[in-house]
Amino acid sequence: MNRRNTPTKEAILDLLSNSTKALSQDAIERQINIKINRATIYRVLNRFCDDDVVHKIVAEDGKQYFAVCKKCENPQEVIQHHFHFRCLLCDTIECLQVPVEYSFPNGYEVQNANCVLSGVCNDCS
Amino acid sequence: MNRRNTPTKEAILDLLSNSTKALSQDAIERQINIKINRATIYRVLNRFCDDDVVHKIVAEDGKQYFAVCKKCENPQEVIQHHFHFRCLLCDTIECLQVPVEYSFPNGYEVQNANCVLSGVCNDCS
DNA sequence: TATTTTATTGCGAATAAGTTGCAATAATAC
DNA sequence: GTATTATTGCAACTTATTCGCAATAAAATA
Ligand SMILES: [Mn+2]
Ligand SMILES: [Mn+2]
Ligand SMILES: [Zn+2]
Ligand SMILES: [Zn+2]
Repeated sequence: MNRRNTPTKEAILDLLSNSTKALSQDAIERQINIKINRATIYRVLNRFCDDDVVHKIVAEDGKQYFAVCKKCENPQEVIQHHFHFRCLLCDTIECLQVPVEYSFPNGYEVQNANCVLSGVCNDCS
Repeated sequence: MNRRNTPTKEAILDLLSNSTKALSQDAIERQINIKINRATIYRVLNRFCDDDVVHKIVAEDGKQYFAVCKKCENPQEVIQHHFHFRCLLCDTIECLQVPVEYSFPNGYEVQNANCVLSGVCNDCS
């Protein structure tokens, strides 16, 4: 399954790259300047996830949000397990450069993390 | 809105109290020994949440899970912000007595947390 | 450049989780 | 016992996401 470059793919990655927030499918469809089918957006996003280009966050609303999340110092490198923040006032979700730390009981093997804190964000406080 | 005691309400709370795992609506419907309507189960669960009797976890699958989560030492008291663990092998979600700790940038006011780590649980490893 | 291969897309339909309106039921207060 | 109204069941609805399939168009090949 070799990947192909398409206008759709580039437009979505462009939008995500220039956004400070994680975006849902409908936010992408609203903000993008070309017409892309709903199913296609999901398929492109899922491919990005498979290729580790973006990562997916599931919020308390049960919806999927997608972000190209990079380290501050080293923008190429993606932080592995970091917190996300959902502002209840401006209704946005952002990646935070705050690592998820925990001391787990033996016998548990942690592979993935989906951590969303919610409240009032920096902009709204 | 005074609350009333009903067989439905008691059966659901009973099931949750005796479960070591967080349960979804369909798991409750499957495991309970009386017939309860889907909408009713959700309404009872949401009332429990409003009354702080149970708490809701949203997992990476976007589904809602409910648990009566208590401290080990002091079973009455509910831990505020703790991690949850989703086992990818046995497909269960459990509350862990592991507090969610973070050092957040100023300006963020954290009110709630929805943190689910996933991997292989103690039973399956 | 022309042809072939197959990844990608759009469309519509399907699935699944959760909610809501409404009338019937039943717990509790009086 | 009667009245009040919280709770329930049912069906319909909403919303998010996925899927099958045929059409399109990148990229590889000749
Ligand atoms: Mn992130
Ligand atoms: Mn819990
Ligand atoms: Zn905000
Ligand atoms: Zn397990």
